[in-house]
Amino acid sequence: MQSKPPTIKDIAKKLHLSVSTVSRALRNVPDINPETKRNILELAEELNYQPNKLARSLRQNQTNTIGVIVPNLDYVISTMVKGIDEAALEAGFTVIVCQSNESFGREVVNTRRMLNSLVDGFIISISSETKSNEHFKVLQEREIPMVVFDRVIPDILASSVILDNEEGGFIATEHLIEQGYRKIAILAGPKTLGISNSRFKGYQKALKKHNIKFDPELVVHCDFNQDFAFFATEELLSSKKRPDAIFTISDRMAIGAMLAIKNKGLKMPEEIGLVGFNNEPSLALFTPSISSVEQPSFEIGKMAGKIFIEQFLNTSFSDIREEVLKPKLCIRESSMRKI
Amino acid sequence: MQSKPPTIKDIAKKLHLSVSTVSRALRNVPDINPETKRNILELAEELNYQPNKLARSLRQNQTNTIGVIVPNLDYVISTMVKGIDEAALEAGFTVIVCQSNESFGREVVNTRRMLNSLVDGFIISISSETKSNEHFKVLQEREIPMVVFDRVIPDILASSVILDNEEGGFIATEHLIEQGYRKIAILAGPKTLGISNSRFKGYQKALKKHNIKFDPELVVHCDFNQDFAFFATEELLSSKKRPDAIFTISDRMAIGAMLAIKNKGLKMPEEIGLVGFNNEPSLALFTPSISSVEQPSFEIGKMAGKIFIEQFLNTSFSDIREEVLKPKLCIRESSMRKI
DNA sequence: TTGTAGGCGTTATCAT
DNA sequence: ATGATAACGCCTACAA
Repeated sequence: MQSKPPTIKDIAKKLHLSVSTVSRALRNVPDINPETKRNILELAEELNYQPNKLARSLRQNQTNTIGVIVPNLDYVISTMVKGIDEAALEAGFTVIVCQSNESFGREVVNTRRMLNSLVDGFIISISSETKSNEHFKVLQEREIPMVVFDRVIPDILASSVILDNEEGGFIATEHLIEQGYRKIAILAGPKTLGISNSRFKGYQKALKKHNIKFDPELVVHCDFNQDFAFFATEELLSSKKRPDAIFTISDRMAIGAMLAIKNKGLKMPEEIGLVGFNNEPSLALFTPSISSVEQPSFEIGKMAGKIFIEQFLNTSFSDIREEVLKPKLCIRESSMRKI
Repeated sequence: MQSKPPTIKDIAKKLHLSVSTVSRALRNVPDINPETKRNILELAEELNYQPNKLARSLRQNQTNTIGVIVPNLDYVISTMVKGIDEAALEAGFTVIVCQSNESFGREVVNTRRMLNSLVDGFIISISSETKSNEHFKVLQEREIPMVVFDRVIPDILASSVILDNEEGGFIATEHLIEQGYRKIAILAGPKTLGISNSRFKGYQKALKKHNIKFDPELVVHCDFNQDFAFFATEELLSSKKRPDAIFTISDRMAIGAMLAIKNKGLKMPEEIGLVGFNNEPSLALFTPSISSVEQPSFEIGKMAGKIFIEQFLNTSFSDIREEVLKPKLCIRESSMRKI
């Protein structure tokens, strides 16, 4: 038989008390008779009482929930979300995750939806389509706490947690150079995204440091996508300036590149080197296994969560923080050429 | 400057109307002067009014949100969740996803948390640890709508959507037999899970149909886990009864098995065949590419979502449905031995 | 230490 | 067609 969940009213009635007393007992406020409190807690336990979060949130104008908006849930991002989750849990917050599926429209809709009193604030990584930040301006006006991570939003006043992408591009490229590769191509991702540009910058920096002249023909901007990478690599390999190594700014692209390389019958790492980015677990399973730049994804997420909580609790004193975490290189067979 | 979001009160005041009139206009109920309505909608638009969901849910005792509880978010399950999402969206529902991380404790906690008026019901796939279903009994008593999918809960009265796992085990095994393999081993997953047993049953059925006698020594029960599968395979390969083919009931296990096979220097598919389960995209990238049983994951999720909505709307007439969807085999190099 | 009463934003019932 | 009012479950001055 259908039984409605118990409320503080029910408890109050059974114990001949007022709802306020019950409310107080349940919330551990002082000023309450220990015995009364014991009785209330016992009955609550017995009835399996659970406070109605809607009512509580409505009253307190606070939901203890963080809205997390991400472009997708690939390996790296879902690890970051786990980090956010952990930080949230420690502070008694819940996390709601929404995927924008890389679509600007869905990003806007999701933000608006969640804003309808469902969340206290946002932790965001933007979609690759997102150029305008109008929908976030609304948040700023209402002083809704917000932290951006991974892919940051240009020109927005908010704390951010990101990877040192330039460093990532740098160490990958320098490693290839140290392994004796000289004509290093880069599959550099969409130009619209900041992470692409930073990794590209790191690539250039490494070349410069080692006095290798930069050749624009070895640069391909393409989508974060295995197929694109495959075709781009095919083209590179059959061009006159055939590279002797490829640095791709994502692992998916690295896989695409590897397929094209195998197709062409080139030996890896002897004839051509390869380094990816993200260090997805499957990379170790390929033959040859693929080197990659690893992000501290979990830590990035956790830090974003912590900063959010911190700023949420200190609404008055909320200075903007910019955390930049360091990547590290994971060297495997695809780039290990003993010289 | 901080500005509180507008409410129907604000609109009512500005237009010198009562809140009830405003509420009606906003909800498209009849009995309202078209012009009044137009005015209200205009102002609402101008103020960027968004109804407060908390208040609405509290009043209506309905949140239009489905709680989805899953053991993890691997490829198959996250595809299923996308299916649920689509069905929910079509019906104006929102989805909240919680991972139990294969932990019984977290499953219980998550269920209780969400139950605190956050969701109208649940769509659930249990964790591998879950044996008791006490925490779901509470839901049943309160007549909270619930649909189970993928991994179902034993002895519970609820609609379910699952794959025909026995059929999956059958077609994988029969395919190997047709390719001339005769000593077919199975890495069969934890015994606690229904899906393990069903796939195992399908395996046995195929052997029987083709008059191959079942050999218990070719059966290994192990965790859904690449490393376990690796070691299990190593053992199988060095035993006297070395199998000439392996059917693993997950792709992760197939990868583990393949690594062990490569380690041993066996040729695939000539000397040993391999078929996995789930058809994760990366399987096509290995050399040799790995055959696998494919589930209609998206469809399973979408159907679970649809059934949920249906039953939620027809609370009176809610008979229990059991949908079983068919798998299909995806044949690749690892099992293609031309005979 | 406990109780009373008002209100969070919305919807629903009953008048007008 | 519109308005007044109570209620959803909870919290919190304020009063007792």
